[in-house]
Amino acid sequence: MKQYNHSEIEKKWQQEWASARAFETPDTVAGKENSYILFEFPYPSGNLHVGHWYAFALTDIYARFERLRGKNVLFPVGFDAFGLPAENAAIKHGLNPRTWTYQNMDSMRAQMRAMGCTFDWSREVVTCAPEYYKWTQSLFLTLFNAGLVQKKTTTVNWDPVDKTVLANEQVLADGTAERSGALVEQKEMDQWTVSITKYADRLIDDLEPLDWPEAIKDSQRNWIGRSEGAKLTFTLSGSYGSLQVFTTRPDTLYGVTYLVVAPEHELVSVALPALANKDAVEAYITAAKRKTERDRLIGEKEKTGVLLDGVTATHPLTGESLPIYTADYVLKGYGTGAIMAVPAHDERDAAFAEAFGLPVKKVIAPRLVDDRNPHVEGKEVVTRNAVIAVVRNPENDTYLTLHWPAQQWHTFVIGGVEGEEDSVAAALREITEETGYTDVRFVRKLVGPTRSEFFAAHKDVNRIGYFDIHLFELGSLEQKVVAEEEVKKQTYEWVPRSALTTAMTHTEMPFILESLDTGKEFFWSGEGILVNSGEHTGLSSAEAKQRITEAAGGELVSTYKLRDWIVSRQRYWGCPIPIINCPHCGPVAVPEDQLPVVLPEIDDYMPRDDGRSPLAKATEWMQVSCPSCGGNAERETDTLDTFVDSSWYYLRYADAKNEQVFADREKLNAWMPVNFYSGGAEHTTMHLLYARFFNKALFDLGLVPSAEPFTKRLNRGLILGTDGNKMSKSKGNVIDPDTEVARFGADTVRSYLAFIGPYNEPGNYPWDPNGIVGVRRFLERAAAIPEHVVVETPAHVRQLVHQSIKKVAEDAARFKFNTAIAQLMVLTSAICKDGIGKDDAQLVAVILSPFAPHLAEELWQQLGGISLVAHEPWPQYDASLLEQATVIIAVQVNGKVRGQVEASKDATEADVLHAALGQESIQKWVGDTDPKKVIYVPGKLLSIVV
RNA sequence: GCCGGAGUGGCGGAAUGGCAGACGCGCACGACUCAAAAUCGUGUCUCGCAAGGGGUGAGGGUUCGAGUCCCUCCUCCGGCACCA
Repeated sequence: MKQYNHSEIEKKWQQEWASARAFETPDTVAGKENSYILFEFPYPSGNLHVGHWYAFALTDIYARFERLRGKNVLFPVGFDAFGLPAENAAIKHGLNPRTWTYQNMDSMRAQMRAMGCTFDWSREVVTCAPEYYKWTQSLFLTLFNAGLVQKKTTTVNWDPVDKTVLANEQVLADGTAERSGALVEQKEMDQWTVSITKYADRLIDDLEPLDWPEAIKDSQRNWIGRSEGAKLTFTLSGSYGSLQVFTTRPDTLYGVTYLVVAPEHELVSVALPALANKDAVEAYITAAKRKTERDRLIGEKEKTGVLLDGVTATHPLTGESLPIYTADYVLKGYGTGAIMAVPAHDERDAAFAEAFGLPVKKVIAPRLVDDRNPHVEGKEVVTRNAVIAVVRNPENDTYLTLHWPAQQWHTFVIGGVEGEEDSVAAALREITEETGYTDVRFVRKLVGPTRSEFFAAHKDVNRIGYFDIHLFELGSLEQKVVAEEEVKKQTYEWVPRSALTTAMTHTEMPFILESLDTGKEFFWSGEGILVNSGEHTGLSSAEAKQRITEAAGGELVSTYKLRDWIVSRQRYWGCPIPIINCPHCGPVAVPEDQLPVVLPEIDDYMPRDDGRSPLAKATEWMQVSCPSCGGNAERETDTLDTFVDSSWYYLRYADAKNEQVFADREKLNAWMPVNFYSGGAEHTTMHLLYARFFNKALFDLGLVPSAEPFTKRLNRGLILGTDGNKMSKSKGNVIDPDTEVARFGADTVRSYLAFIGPYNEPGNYPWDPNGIVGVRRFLERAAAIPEHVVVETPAHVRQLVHQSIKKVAEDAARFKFNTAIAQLMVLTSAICKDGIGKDDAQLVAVILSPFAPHLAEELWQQLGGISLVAHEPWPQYDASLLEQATVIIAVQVNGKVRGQVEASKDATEADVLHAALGQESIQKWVGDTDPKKVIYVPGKLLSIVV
């Protein structure tokens, strides 16, 4: 066999493509649809790793496939070139960050050319180039002028190692910095913030129609964390004015027994001097301040707090006076930083109320509808207070249950509460009436009130019962004689705990069982029907939310977990913020004609402890006159978060060279929105959210054509080391793609990564050194196809060719490159075994080309193809060739496969059945009886039921 | 705790409700070879000599037929989490 010399072939075709400028994309091509395929541009770390290959080369497979399918494909490339590593290298090794970055980009470009990707280098963007960041600054000012950017004093996440501010998204759950791993501190600083929260609703609502994996959408929804509720105002005593709280449950307003404000809440500092327990409150807030985020997480969830002794609130509906506490379980940053506490229906409030001995008032009854005894239409509806008595005999751990023969009910002792009687007294009365037992002691309440709806057959009415459920213990078996009419209605029986199941007639059973198991009264935090709620009693939660909010003079609002995006960074290697701080005029935008504000060269990149960027050392650069008043002023010395740079790079690709505008509107119209965006899961709540926001803001200003930037998104998986761990230098399990390319060739590396697993679901795949050898063997066989050319393609190979044209296209379209390659393997093996005609072999080169582009070009040329295979159209398959004239049909008898028959592909059920019954192996199972039922799936299967 | 996603051979993984395990790796045997590597071929879920039985995290259900649909549960992964 002729040797498959990958290095020769790959070098040859890479040169051919480059000299033909084969993949530079015009903005429009007559008769072709545009398709914009994007991957996350890399940070120029200096070295291409396997993850880059997985990101770029597999996206390239799709780009090539789209091109073959007749699309005009934009597949651009660039570098996200600002950021800390360059600066850290500068500090550590005394290199200039610019030099370091540009050298890295040079070596990475060389590595990337070896991938055989169809990158359009003519549109390359580099975020640290003034030609690019001029427009980053311009767009920043566009948002500034639109009122979406402000300088604000905020509590920020301060990274004491990198000495810079971090966005919330850059802080891990354990309170450490994502990048440096340092424990993040909270600091008050003046920061540039972008009002992403103004777009919170649209960032959630516009997710719906996007062709994104549900998991990404959900993560974003979670992250934005919208919750719908109400803002309610409580009037305060003395001259303190009022206090606004946020609640998702205004329907529980009658259950409020106290209020809580966060330790940082304004009211605490305002009221402090006059408080009777001033010292205690002061001590508490000092302690709370000292707790970092991490302490709060690791620290016990035990509720702490302290009364604000000297100020009270008035309940807006009942006029009751309510105490106010400060406690750190209420967070300053969420809602209004103050809550109304409803200990009867909120777990946290319940824990606090228990710790502080505060009253609990139930206002919601869960609504239980008995499906087995539903309300009967036309019957009277009678509402009653009622009680269920769970009586336990401690002697043998059995429970007293009743059987109602007429209704087929199985219940505990149950009955109505009469007049002024309380529910415990009513229960004791009913126990004696129904069973005769007299020596019974009340233990505790289990459940209640519940609102239960059922048809009371014994009374012939529709009953709405508000039930209390109590636990009793039997003291002795003492009994009175039970009236005869009661005996007729029901009989009683003692049953063990295990016989109490949800199968009993009470709809409350799950609640009762839970309370028996936990030993605690059943706690209801869900919605239901209002009780003890004045004029609103009897309403459903849903209705009450509106009516009570209205009655209390509040308003229905949404709040979000999403915070505004802090974009200033106190570091050197970033895009300078184009603002001049004037002592008279405040922050003033640098005039558009003075952009870009060029990042000055400095000598010392060390970050400063005072929270200012190293740019503050470039005194000459800093000193300017105010564009507004002409007086002395200073440039802003903070730089922009690199996520700002990457929030719009996909727009620049549409028109990368434009010097008049960030991108020409016509070109944006031609390309936006991006048709397919491939990237890493780590960007789900960062880059993807920022970019969506940025694009929406620009859309609202009429600068981009679509409200959403990315139509389809997939998060790719991770390639692990051969040991199944994440590749890392310290583990010594890093696979160097350059080494693999040298040994096996780029086509093999690409195809191996495509074959390793489905690209449309983000799995983690270990690198298998043997696995890549298998793929290499496949390409060696493919390389030998010209040697197997025969005059006429054998029929079964021809069929396989057309099946492959169809299947590879279908699989590639849904990013199942693994099964597409499996099909190509089957096809190639058949060709090597039985030969193929030249014309058909050319088709094979075309469908192979997205995966192994260099080899495919070589084959194409050897097989007499003209021009480049990369520019061929995807072949049409011949549907008539897909199926054979006769097919093998599986025959099932009673659901088990018992044999096969060969039949024409359009044989009728009767034909196939006849053939099947003629076979001994099937006859054996069918016997003499006539089949009860026969199902025929044409061309596939016959199922006989006997 | 809440919200998503996923559980299939020794491994990566295939399967419009229609013969579970395609394709690849690994392994075994064979061919070629003085020999080895490479290559090619055959076999490879499991119990059973066989006929046949069992099998897709566990248990139930729907169906002529379930990896696939429904219910309950378990485990793993991801996101959020004292979020009112």
